[in-house]
Amino acid sequence: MTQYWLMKSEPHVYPYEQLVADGSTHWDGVRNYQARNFMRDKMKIGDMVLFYHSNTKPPHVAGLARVCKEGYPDFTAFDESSKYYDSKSNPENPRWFMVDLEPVTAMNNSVDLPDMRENPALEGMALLARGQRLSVQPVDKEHFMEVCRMGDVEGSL
DNA sequence: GCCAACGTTGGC
DNA sequence: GCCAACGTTGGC
Repeated sequence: MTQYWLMKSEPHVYPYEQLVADGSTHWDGVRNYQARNFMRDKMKIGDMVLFYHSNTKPPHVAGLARVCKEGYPDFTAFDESSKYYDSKSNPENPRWFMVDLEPVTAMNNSVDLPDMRENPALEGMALLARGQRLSVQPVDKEHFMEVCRMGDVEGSL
């Protein structure tokens, strides 16, 4: 059973176009326990992901991605030269985990946050909840499908 | 740049 | 285990 997710990235750090260029990527740098737990315990190969660009004008869903490798230790936490280094994580007892993603398709229509807020079909979506800032979050199938409809990418599912 | 929301840290 | 201080996220 396919599960659905939303993952945030700041486009100046890692845009969707970079995922397309790379072919796949490891989702490193998540340092939040709730987000970690989703990646370590819940996300499965084949799960579908809304790739969201945050901290940009306007914030928007940039494309669809798919989980292509399940949770494994985030090795950037072991690397003292990485900005994601965490002295409390080590290979014997890793604290942080990541998954790998591959691109599916960029959105054909821009799906901007203000448009999502105005869409009654997306009522209750975690992304739209006040004050939420979780960078990895589950999405209801119905909400996922509606975002795909808004982005005109249903044909890619 | 502001600031609300919320997660983390650390003293006690 | 409480909670104040502090740091970060991320929309606006």
